[in-house]
Amino acid sequence: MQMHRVRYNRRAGYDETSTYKTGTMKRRPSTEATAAWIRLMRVQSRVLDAVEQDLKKAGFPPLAWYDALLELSRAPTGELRPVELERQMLIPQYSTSRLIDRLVEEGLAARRECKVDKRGQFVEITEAGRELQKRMWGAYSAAIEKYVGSKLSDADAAKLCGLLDRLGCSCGEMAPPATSEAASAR
Amino acid sequence: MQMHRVRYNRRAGYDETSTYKTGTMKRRPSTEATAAWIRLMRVQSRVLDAVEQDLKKAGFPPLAWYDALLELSRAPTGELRPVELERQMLIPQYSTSRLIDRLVEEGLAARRECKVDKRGQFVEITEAGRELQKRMWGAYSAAIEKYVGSKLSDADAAKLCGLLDRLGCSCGEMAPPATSEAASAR
DNA sequence: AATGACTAAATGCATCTGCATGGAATAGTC
DNA sequence: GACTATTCCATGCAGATGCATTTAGTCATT
Repeated sequence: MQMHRVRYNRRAGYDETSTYKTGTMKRRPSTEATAAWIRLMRVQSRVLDAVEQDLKKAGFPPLAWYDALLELSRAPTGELRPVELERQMLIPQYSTSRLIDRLVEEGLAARRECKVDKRGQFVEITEAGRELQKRMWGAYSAAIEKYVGSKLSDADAAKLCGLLDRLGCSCGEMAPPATSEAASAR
Repeated sequence: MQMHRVRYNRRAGYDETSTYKTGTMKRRPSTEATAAWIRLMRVQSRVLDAVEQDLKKAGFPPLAWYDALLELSRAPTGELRPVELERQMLIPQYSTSRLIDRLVEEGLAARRECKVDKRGQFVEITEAGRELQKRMWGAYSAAIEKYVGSKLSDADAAKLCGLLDRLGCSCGEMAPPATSEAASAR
């Protein structure tokens, strides 16, 4: 078990010495766009770091484990094809394969044979897996509240969502407002 | 030289079965905050991936190299203490050390002795380093425009900045609107 | 000037990642 | 049915990362 930290600092540098024949010519990308890019990189990095650190301090495995466990637990039968997990999580194939290895090693999931397609398999979440997912949500949700919820009004959070969605092909579900729901984080 | 991809999928799952004695009790974190968290993780990942891929396809090294080269090139003397680079880039100490190794290996920077503090050293950007930084900015800026600038009006980009800054302790410079400027991306 | 606390930077080690490839089963084509 | 293309998953390998430690130099106190 080990923490992942995604630390990366993006810098964007203008070289203003070229172009500008006329005074009305706009810079591309605009100052605003560049600033937004920078903020997006920096803030995400910081917030993710902070959340991962909190989880880690609470003795939990990386968030990726949570994501996988959640995805599995939400499947009606508690099992998924690796290929589906891969698509849900948007991580590369080999990454999924190894993540499953680790979950299985820790007894959080089990590999099961797939009879209809013998190339494939099913990954089934275990009771221990379900329990870990639930326990992690306690720490995870607290971290989200601490690093995001408490800094933004609901209205502003919604605005942020809207703006971000325009960058990312919206890429996800918007959680239905009822019970036992989940929202995918990338 | 090798690309880094920061792929990570965050999922946040509510377990709605507890709490709610009264109908007025608000969920913490709120649905909006959770959705914002998810978008932040997902969109950043996608946009960063896309930009890194473009750079890679153009035959350039990872963005981290660019960040370091920009930082060095902006230093008045073209040199910086590793510890300063570390602080600017917000990456861990060992990471800085090894990044410098690679830059030096490729002839993009050079280590120089620091006379006033013999523990330390200076890292100086070379001509090749300056040139690479400039050439990378061509591809980099195009990617920012493609994945951010073109998707958002300047006003919306500015709004996004403002909202993100509230999450991240503002963590950065806002580029002065004149020439030869740069904005730090995390 | 000796001690101890602290800072700058490098590095050993285990793990993780990306990439490319591999094998095995299925689907499509003639 | 033989051939090829495609899909599903695993894995070898090289490089990158995180963590802890080491080495070396500085500073403060006495």
